[in-house]
Amino acid sequence: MASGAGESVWDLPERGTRGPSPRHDRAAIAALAVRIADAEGPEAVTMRRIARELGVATMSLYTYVPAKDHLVQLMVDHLAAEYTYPPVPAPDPRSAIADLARQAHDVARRHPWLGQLLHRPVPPGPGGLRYLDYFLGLLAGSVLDTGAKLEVIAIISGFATMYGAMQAAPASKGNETPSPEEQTSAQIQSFIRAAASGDYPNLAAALATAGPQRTQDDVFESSIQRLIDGAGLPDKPSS
Amino acid sequence: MASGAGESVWDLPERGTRGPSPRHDRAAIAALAVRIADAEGPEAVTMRRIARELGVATMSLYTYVPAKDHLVQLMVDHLAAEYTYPPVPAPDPRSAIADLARQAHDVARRHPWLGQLLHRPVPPGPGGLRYLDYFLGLLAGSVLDTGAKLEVIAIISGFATMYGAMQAAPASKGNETPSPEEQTSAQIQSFIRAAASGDYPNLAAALATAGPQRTQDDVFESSIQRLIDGAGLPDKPSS
DNA sequence: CGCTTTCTCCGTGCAGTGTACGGTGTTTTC
DNA sequence: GAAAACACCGTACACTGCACGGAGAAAGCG
Repeated sequence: MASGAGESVWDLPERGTRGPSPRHDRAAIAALAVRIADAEGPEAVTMRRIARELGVATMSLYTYVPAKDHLVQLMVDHLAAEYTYPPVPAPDPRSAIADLARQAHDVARRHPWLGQLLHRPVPPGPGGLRYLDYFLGLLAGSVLDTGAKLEVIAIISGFATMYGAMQAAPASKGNETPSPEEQTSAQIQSFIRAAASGDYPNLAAALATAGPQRTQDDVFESSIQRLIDGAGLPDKPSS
Repeated sequence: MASGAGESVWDLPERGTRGPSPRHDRAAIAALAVRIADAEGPEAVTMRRIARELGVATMSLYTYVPAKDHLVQLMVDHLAAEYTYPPVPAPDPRSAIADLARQAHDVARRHPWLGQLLHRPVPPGPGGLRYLDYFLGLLAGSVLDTGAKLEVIAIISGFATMYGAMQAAPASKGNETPSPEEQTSAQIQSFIRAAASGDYPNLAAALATAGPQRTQDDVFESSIQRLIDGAGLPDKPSS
């Protein structure tokens, strides 16, 4: 029974008023964790590592963050703070949404580990709520009810994030970065081998007529556009 | 330098021809791992656990699977074997694609941990290649070049999987399943608390007019339809 | 046949993880 | 000044994936 709270960092007070003043704060810890994840991948983000880099003992970290899961929440919300929001009301909600999606896409590419932390739903902090609020503002003129709006937001944001994470796949172990080209090449090699088995005629045919490489950004752009067009926004002022 | 292979389980022979015959096989191991993940979440899938359940010592597992990463590949491909493919040629490629997307959606909901394993690109095994080949067959009549086809497949499959994983979020630690309703309720509670702070006017407005809960499946259906419509398939035989 | 190679199988041990627990010293409130 | 609440931290535990080396069984070869 009990709470239901305690699940989210944002439900816990940053600090009490009694004891000595803490030497660090959550924002700095989140920023540090993000920096480490960017540089060496998410598996380098360990409690010991962060504590060391912070200049405190491992267990001292637990005075700021009761569990690693909460640290993850801090990191995710730290990324949400990277968005820049044009002043409202937006002249064209459609293009404002597209811009937001592009930002999500960029964030996911700058921080490829984001996708790996988003499996379990992360309780939104101030940054996430700000994002959500802004997005809801863009959807204010639509005919959708609240539930549908939230779903549209989830879909577009999720798609943009996922797509960015896909493009920035590697950042593997820390040592031996296989380079995107090598990786793609290896993938293609295995495709060719599979096609040679004769079990996959369509694959073989597709590989035989391999045309020019597509720009992934174009695909992203048109997909986002399509998702937006179906979101039930008021008619574009095209006339 | 060296290989480039060795990365994928499917590049390694299932077994040699020399020694005693193995007491198990990859398929059974994959099935067992999937069963455990379904029942207790992906973090219950450990080498020790699988070995124990298989009746062998921990290290014996490494004769079947050189590393845990490869076990993951086996699990993912095991899921790919759950698809059923209607006979080709399909009378209506569009609806066949939609059906495929629905299947992906269902698979992701039946196995909520799938999303967590798909971050790092997983080399496709027989099941994945079969899926890819069938999908390419459905796209055979389109004007897209090979690269574009592969991207369409990635987008639609990825979206369907992601959406399903999102819907089936929990399966948390193994103990204390919080129940989807409690979880949603807690989420909403925190939204309400945030809205009360006054910093998120649009959120507050949206919550005030909370309409009837939407059927998420409807949203999925229309989104998929929209993604398909933009895929550049030949004209539907509507006339 | 025996010899060698190549298997399957496995016990021990290691480095690394998150974190429970208990203790010490500092700051605030009564 | 006493007491409560807090920041800080050393030690220890349960758990993970896996390296290493050894024992015994099957297949190939002379």
